[in-house]
Amino acid sequence: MSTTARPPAVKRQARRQNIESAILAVAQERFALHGYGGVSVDDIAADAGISKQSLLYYFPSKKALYSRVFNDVLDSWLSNLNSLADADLDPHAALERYVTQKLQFSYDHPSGSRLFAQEIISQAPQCADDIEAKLVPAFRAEAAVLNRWMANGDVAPLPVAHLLFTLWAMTQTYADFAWQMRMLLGKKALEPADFDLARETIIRMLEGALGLARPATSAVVTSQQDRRRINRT
Amino acid sequence: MSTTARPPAVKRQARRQNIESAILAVAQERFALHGYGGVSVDDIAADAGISKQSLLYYFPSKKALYSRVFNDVLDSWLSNLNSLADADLDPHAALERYVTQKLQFSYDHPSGSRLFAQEIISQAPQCADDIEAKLVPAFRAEAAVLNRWMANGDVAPLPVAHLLFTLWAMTQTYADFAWQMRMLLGKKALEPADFDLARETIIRMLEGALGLARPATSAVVTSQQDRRRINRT
DNA sequence: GTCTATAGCCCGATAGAC
DNA sequence: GTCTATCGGGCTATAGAC
Repeated sequence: MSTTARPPAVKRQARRQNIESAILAVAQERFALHGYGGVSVDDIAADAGISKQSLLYYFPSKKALYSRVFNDVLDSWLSNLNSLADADLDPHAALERYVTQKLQFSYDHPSGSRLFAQEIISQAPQCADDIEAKLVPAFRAEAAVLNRWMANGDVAPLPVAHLLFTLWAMTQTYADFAWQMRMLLGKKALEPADFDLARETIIRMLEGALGLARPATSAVVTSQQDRRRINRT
Repeated sequence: MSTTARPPAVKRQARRQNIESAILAVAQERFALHGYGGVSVDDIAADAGISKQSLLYYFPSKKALYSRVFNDVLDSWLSNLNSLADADLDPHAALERYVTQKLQFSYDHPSGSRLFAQEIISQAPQCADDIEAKLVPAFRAEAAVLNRWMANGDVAPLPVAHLLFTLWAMTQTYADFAWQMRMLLGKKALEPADFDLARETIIRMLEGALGLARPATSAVVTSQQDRRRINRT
């Protein structure tokens, strides 16, 4: 029996995970804003309320921390995003859900999108292999769905890769370029109503380009569903 | 009469401008890739073939160099881009030219687009005032043209700001996310043909969303014009 | 204008006491 | 696990010889 009240193993482990989570959250925000080279371990540790030396006790190095943060973002991105393939949904509904989810991610996790953008712009000096291993299969799966729709005549033929590239650009820009939008709109923050307008605009483009019929009333209904979903967070 | 052959003032000035241009070109590339904090003056100087101390003779500080590079990019961006307003062009032709020019900039000056993206993602810590002063008027002018078209019934009504946001995103992504596209397409570099496909895809979306009639044959003709234009550089 | 030298600071990472 | 102390190195920027 020791004199100091040492917490049981399960409590110590929970405490350790809390600290690690706090570090990871701060690190994601900082790396997303200033890039790998623009952040110091000191900055992250101070924001997380610990010392630089303590941070380097939980994570062996700055690079390891960055790599962990980036892969966490990539995994949460890919797992929260249902693919276009869904037997129960027609192309219009599937694309509507896809756009909604992508915009939702930009609203809920802007720093995740920005971190990814920074890494891609920098030509992925650190995580190229992780990105390739995880993104190529997702890309192939989504492209296959679009190709099938086009072969069936469900949607108009278009270059599938470029459809996806432009679609990703339109949805992720609401996280990556939010500062510019706030400035041009004269707002302090993007609101759920802005994401509704973004969604309507993007859906309109897809409907027009793919020759999809615009459902008579569903647009308004799903718009309200999205507003609820975005407000929930 | 001095013993050392001192070049005349005009020659010295030309030499100075050559060195400054070389520094600016290298600095733009480096800052665009790694962000302000990810680059050292040493790196830039070495790439430009001079010493760090010489670089700081031509530019007073790293911040001043960055600010100069960024404003050069912003100016060349805005001056090379004809606005949507052109009395001789109908909405369809004006938008087609606009998209073509934006994609052309992404092809010709990818590092300019990436530098801008990095600054916006970082919430513009250095050049916020410059961006606001130069971008707000350009945004207002383009929005005014779209609003006029919509008031006249020339194009379908859509949220003008979001139309521009998504349009910028779709065109700039071909510079900013080129690394990802190369990976997913299995190519070593994006080629003019890829930009042709991008252009067709984006134009289709605009035609559909804005209810613009698709000219019978002009699509193929302008596509070949663009291919020539892109190959020219 | 370019060189060597260096000031003054911040960085990531480690060592060892407690 | 957190602390103080510190190493070795890179950074921006300046000083002064030539």
